[in-house]
Amino acid sequence: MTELATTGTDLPRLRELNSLSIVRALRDQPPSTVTELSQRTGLSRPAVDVIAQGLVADGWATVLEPGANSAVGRPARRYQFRATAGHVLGIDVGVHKILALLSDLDGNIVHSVRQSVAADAPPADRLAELDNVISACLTGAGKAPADIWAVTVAVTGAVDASGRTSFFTPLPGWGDVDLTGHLASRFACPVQVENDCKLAAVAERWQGAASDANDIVYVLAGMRTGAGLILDGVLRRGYGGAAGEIGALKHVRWLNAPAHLQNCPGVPDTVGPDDAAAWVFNAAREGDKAARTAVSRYVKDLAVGAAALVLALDPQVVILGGGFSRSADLILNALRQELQRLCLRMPEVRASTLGADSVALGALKLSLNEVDDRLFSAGLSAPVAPRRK
Amino acid sequence: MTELATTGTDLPRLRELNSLSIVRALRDQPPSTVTELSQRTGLSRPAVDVIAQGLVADGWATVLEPGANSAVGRPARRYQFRATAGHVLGIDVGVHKILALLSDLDGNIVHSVRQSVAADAPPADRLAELDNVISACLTGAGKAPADIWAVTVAVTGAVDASGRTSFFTPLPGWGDVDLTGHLASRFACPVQVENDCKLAAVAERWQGAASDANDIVYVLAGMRTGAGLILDGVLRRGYGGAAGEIGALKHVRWLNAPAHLQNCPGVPDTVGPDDAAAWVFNAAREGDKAARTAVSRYVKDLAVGAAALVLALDPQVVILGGGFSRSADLILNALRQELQRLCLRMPEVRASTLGADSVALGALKLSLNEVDDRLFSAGLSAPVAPRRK
DNA sequence: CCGATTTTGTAAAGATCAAAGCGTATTAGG
DNA sequence: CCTAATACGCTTTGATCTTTACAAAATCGG
Repeated sequence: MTELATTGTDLPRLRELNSLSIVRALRDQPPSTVTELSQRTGLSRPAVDVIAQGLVADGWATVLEPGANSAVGRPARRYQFRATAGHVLGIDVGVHKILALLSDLDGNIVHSVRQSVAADAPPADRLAELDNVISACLTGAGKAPADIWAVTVAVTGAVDASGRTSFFTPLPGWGDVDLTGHLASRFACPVQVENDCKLAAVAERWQGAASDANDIVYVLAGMRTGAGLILDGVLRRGYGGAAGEIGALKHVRWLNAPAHLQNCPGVPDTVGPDDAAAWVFNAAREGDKAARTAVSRYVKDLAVGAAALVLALDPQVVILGGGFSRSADLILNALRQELQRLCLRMPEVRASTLGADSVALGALKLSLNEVDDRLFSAGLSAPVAPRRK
Repeated sequence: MTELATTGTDLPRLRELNSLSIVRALRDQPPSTVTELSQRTGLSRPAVDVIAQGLVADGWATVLEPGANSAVGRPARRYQFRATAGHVLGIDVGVHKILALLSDLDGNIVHSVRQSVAADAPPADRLAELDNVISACLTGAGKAPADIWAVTVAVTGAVDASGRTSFFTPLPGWGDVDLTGHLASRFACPVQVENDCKLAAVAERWQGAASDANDIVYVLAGMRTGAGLILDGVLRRGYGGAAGEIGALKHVRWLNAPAHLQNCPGVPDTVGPDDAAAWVFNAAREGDKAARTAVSRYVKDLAVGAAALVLALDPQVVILGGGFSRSADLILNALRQELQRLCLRMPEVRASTLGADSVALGALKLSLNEVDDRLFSAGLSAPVAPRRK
């Protein structure tokens, strides 16, 4: 059941609700006239007028005085959501790189900073690098920490309620790092830490291959294999934040699936372990027999875990993401065939369209969601950076 | 993000919202005074007063004139939600029996009818039996079809959007039955058809072993093995209604798991195939070596599928339901051990507390949810049976 | 170039609703 | 029997939205 507020609504609250309606009608729209807003919200024109003026006074909207007007009649003032009232951060702390995105409330990316990190860097160094990237991103955009309304950081491994990756993480020593606490000392706004697969899934639904779907299984296919789940349009974290970790089940052969590619016979010694998979995909594309069987075996193993998720959740679409999605041409059809064989109801299978930045993008989106949730649940005062509760 | 209505709110709508607040505050509570309601909703006492009188006039509430009053002061009139304004049906069409429950809007069961059916009865006979049970239940409660506000029917097998069990069902010929259509000719109210495992899960959350949890994996352990998923307090159907069908994956050994019990050496010929499992559990309880290993093997296979669901969804609690949950004393600890071995984060594992009626109870709850959703989204006119859209 | 038309902006009036305040009814306890 | 406490019902007040009306600003047609 929808958990509506059980509290009654008085007149000031009514104004607040209607203000929120107007804000909603303003967002993700070109600058709108009062008449348009009136039609969109069902409120009368005078009511919209006073509310819009109030929003401008509070800083939530800006006015565009009428200029050239193609239509007949008196040209209308236009109101616009002031997306620059606040900004949010989305950060991907990956194994090899750190990427920070800073955007306004509409999700327009204002500034981004990328910095490569050694895969075996100790936690302290990685945290220091993270701090540098954040600083660079803030100064690059001309913002102070107090201007940021929400921060989301992506890390690898299942994230528990405290923001730690205590179950497992490929980053050495990272399981004990209190990332939330570390960032909380710098930002007064809400700080979230979330798993990278989950955030990539969010990004694909936001701007990627799954923008039309509400039930999504995102499979991260790379040197690690993971999954992110979106059901009914909402990211599912699980009770302890470990949803999607189907790869931990031995009967599902995700753990060793990439080994088929790494250990494929014929890979030259000159190719490093991280590039072996790319070499195998290329070789398979050119017809190399051993490479083709390696890819085939990899997909078969990948499909078992994907099928488990599909059978468990019956999604509309399965998104193939991660580093190997660059070779989707070799994987997608085989994956479809395997899923068809294993599943009851066949979902669509699509390749990611966002590439490697999807994780940071998903983090950004989660920050935006956080802001929206506060905005639309708490009420509408003047725009200021929210503080953690 | 919460998908609030984008429409503005005017004064009549405000009254409606506040009326709904009062209805909420009235439900599942002992008869309440105006002052109590005022405190519960935050509305002023006069406002609550006029709204409550309106609810009485519309038929949503009844007045209890003041009688003996323990407290000091003038005794207050008490208002009570009129749960008998409407009634709903929850029906379980099982393999061996049909069970119909009829309740008022508070979920108080007014009448129930149970009728056994031959497992191999053809669909036409089963439908006729269903019609009889419904008629008996209605007349037994003194109700007409027009008095029923929602109907939910539980069937075995994954239910698609049309209410058919086209993927699979153990009932012979049932895959083609258009149950929704069949019932729609009799009831003008909304009719839902849903999978039995899913409904059992709903029931356990409503009144059973999982009433404190929002993320639940319900495992139906019986001659068939199935699952129902509740995430964030909401039943998950999946895009095509086939969520939870992890048993279809061969790597998960649910299909053949009960065979360990049925084919256990030592079962006397006098025991039929349906009772073999019960015999084995009893024998195991008394120390029979072969029976114990059979149970152990069964649990090991059951745990693989349960672990797949737990890893995929990371629930708070796993509920063991179905016929075999009567032998939870033999299963639960072994299941816990296996899950501990297989999973990342260990959920609680509990046995069902509702028994065989849970499916019909879950169907009833879904009907109640349907009514609530309409009530709290559409608005509050005089109480009449809702019609299908 | 000027008036008709259309659309916008704004003001005033009317309606609805909730809050606040106040007098009255009813009961308990001394 | 009388006082205090509690609850009820009514009236007044204030806030909000809608309707209606009218002035302002632009285009269109002659």
